[in-house]
Amino acid sequence: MEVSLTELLRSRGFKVTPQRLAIYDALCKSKAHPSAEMLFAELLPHYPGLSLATVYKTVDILRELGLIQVLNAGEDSFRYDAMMEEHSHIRCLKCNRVDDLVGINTDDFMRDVSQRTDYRISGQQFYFFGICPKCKDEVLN
Amino acid sequence: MEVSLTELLRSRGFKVTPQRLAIYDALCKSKAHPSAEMLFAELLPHYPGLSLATVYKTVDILRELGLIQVLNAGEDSFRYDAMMEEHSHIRCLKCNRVDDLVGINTDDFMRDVSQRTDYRISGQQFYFFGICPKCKDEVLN
DNA sequence: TTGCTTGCAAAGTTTTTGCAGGCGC
DNA sequence: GCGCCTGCAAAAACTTTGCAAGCAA
Repeated sequence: MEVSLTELLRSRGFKVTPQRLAIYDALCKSKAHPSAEMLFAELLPHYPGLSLATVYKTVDILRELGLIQVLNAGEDSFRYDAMMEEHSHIRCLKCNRVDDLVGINTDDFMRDVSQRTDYRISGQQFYFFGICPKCKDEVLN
Repeated sequence: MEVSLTELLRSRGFKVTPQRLAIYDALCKSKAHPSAEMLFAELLPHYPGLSLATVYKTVDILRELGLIQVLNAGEDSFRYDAMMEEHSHIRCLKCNRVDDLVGINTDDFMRDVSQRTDYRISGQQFYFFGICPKCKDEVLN
């Protein structure tokens, strides 16, 4: 687990529950950028009786704590990502998988933007769209 | 109107209807990146009986024709943009307005990305978040 | 006339809310 | 034990679908 969720919850007055730990743990271990439904389906076998509402409530707290990013890569549902280092995302238009794009230098881009806008910028999200390697191969066959 | 929607519809086998022309016209004239609901509310006075379902069906056709972009700036609904030149978007986290960010050089960024991914990239969307000038001022007062 | 399009209503999907019982502390 | 949290169900918000009547061609 990336940070001590237990301590962070306590220090902010939230209670520490198995559901909250499990949901954050699942997000830290996953690279699939799961949606609420995907998280729910993954955890239900291990937490019978888990509720989708609890998943939604928990990811909202995790976002508030700054532990996860909330993504929308043009789908009709949100996805969640526990990697907080600056990185972009790319979605396959065929199979809808969402991958990370790390280590891309956005300094010039960011400098340019902050000079051209009167907004006080506090965040950004970059999405790319295309066909993933796997789907490219399938088209060829 | 940016392009001749009439001709484009006909050439693709779609019928030309007042609703389709009005919705595209509204999108071309707006800088607010309206959602379906916003488009509907704006057009209803001029087109009594207009249906929200028609708005959804029409923006889907416009997207298929390559005349508009479909945006999601982290809200729970989609927004539509008839400006097709490459540009980014920025949303105010206070009032939720969405503005354009034009003329930003993304060449280095794009080159970097295409070298680092095995995806065949076909599109991208860049979102920034912050506080707009108006909301900044209101905080000061 | 032909059949795509519209508007309405119903249904589908995703997310939020209300509340009684349960659990963290 | 107090009060927050969970799970369930209902509701809300957004979008899609089915269908009869209407209009474009």
